[in-house]
Amino acid sequence: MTRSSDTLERLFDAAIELIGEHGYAGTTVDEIVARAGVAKGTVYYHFRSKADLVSALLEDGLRRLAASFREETEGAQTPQEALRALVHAELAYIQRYQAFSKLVMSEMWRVDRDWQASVGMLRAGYVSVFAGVIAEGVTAGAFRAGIDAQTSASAVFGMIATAALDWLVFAPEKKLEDVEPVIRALVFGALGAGPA
Amino acid sequence: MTRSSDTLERLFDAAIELIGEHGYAGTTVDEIVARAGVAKGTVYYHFRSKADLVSALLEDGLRRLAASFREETEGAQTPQEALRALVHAELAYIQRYQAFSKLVMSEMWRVDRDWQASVGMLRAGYVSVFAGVIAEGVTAGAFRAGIDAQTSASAVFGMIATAALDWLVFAPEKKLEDVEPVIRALVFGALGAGPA
Amino acid sequence: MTRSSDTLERLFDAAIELIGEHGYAGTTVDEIVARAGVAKGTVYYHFRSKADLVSALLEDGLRRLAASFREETEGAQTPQEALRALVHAELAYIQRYQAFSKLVMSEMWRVDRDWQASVGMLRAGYVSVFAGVIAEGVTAGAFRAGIDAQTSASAVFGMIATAALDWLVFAPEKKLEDVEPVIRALVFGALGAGPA
Amino acid sequence: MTRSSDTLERLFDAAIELIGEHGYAGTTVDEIVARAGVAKGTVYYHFRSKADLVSALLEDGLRRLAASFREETEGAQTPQEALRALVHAELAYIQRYQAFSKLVMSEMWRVDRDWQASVGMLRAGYVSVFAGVIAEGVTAGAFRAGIDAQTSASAVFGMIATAALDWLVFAPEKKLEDVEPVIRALVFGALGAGPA
DNA sequence: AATGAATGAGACTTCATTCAT
DNA sequence: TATGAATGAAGTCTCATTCAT
Repeated sequence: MTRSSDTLERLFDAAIELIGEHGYAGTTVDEIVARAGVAKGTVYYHFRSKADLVSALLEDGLRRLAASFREETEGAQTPQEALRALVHAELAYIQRYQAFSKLVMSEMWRVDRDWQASVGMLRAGYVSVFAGVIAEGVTAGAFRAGIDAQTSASAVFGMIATAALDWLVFAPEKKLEDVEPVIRALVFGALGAGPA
Repeated sequence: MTRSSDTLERLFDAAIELIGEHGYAGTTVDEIVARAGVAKGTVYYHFRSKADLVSALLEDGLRRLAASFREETEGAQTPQEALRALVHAELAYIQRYQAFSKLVMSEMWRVDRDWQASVGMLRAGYVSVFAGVIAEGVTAGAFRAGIDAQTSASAVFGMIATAALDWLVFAPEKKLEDVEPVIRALVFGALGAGPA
Repeated sequence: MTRSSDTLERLFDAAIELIGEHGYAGTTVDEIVARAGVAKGTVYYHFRSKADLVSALLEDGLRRLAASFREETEGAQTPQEALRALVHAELAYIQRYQAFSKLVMSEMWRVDRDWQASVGMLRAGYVSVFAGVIAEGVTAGAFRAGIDAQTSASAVFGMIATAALDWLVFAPEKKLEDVEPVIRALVFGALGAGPA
Repeated sequence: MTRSSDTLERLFDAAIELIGEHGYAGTTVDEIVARAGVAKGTVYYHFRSKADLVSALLEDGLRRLAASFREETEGAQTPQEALRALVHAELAYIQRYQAFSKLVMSEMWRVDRDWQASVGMLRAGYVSVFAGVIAEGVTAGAFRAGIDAQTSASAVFGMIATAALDWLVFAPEKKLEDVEPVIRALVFGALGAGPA
């Protein structure tokens, strides 16, 4: 038990990092096990295939993400506060799990993978939280009227993700504190949420 | 000459479509030549390697994109008009070259590819046009003051790309005319450009 | 003791069935333990190796076969009666231990296995009984003169085995009572043993 | 074309010999290509898989066998002559293609292989020729009345094959001329075809 | 007496690339 | 200009075996 959970964790960490960096097809099982410090057969003892490992890993990431979302938005009193918390949660998550985030972005619009369902759930989870907050804000008169919650939600999610990865890849010297206000202003403006 | 350019075009089309769908590493030379209807050796007669083919293809896409941008923004009189034209150009381009766009998005934050330079140029081209329009708009007092043009540009570009691909992949029944106003409103709001 | 012999029996049954069906190399230890309902390590607690398990299993089969032969031929008064009993014994054995019989036939002329000696003994046991009865029958004038007992014995054994497996695999709806007379007539004719 | 047919022939010869000796699962692709003197990838250029190679090889053997049968039985005037020719043809074939024959015998009653259909055809071809000759002989009054042609055919085929392989594996010093009369006498006796 | 997570050599297979035509 | 048979390094996966419990 102890050995097992250790092993799985090491495999997940190694796989996330490498696949986030070089993509699924660009990462070999040899590289994963080398970084995890286990033998090759161990992967196939725990998973049916390389693709199966990635599926499990995506579901694990999903669970972590949901947890982080719940924690950060719990105490919000107004739609603005909730939106602000969401922006922060997404940025913090991408910063913390940068490799995983790259992996998700590069597999997001793929239609031919075994884990398509997993990514679909991941996306639905993300987006529906945003959509809920937006719908609530529109109803409450806090955001601009006439906004389509679904389309806006995926657009805002994408804006934050793109901006965050651009930041981390092309301007890693900047700090979260510098980047967050800029992005928050864009998001609040986009949704007509007033000055951030 | 005629035969050759035919061959190249067929190879490009096949490669763009397949790589857009399955990624670079997930697409084989065999698949490309099968779809293009040419023999395998033909690729290596025209290109030094598979990576070389992709580089050429990216540069071709870049040229097409620049042309489309120039055409669409040429007659703009105000920053708002220019911004509106850019939103339209990006959406139309992604709709027309969906596969190529997926390819770009999934290779965008990769740091280990031979054509990294090409993608970098592509991105710089895209973003700098946006940045220029935004900077001009801020200077002219048309957009919100205090906006960081570089960060905003990449964020806005990402928002449009994400929304567009979500649309094409997950809700392909919608039409450009329905989607464009929603996205335009978000962009204008984000930049404080007044009602779209 | 009780537990152990249970375990061994379960392992034997599982191994015979699977190896009879898919061959030695085509059967994995994982499959054997899964069917036997024991853990993988158990095989290596009881046997030195997979080949060792198969050797033990062959010797077990050999013992069973010898017992069945003894039982069935014990009361024979004439060479004809003995031959008739042998034909029945072989058919009944193959019907009862079909999987084991397939295993024997498919490993019979192999020259590169660890248990070659076991199979050799098995074959020698089988064949020498037949050869003894044939020699006796020739001496007694009951069978055709001038028959080479050794060659005839292996030929007759093979005829019965082939006919039996063809029956069980390709025409399993037939019953032993229908098949036995046909085969017995062929054997008696082959050896000039008069009308069966 | 020239290269290709050479390559395929070399692969076939190597595969037949090795698989006949060590079985399908006991033979590696590495061994096959080493003996054939080609590169590993060549197998997978010509065949989808190792199993596919074996299927092709079995069909090739089938064709050769049918040809040899036709040649040898063509001029027979009586059922006895035809039977005599068949016995000779089978013995000669097994002697010439010993490895292939072992392969067939060890895969004959397997029910889980991709090439099951091919082996089925092979068997049907063999057996139906025997059955035809036997039926004809019974009708003509040349063989014992009341014989079931189908069962007898497979039994006789099996007897010859078993005797032949026993001879080649366990008493290779004997010559075809010594073995053939013994086996022929058994076959003629079995079918009541009079003195061979 | 029995377990099952872990191993690693070696199996099958893929695929970018070469080259004689 | 184009072909396609052939290559071999490198990939994914299998499986008999070990060992701490």
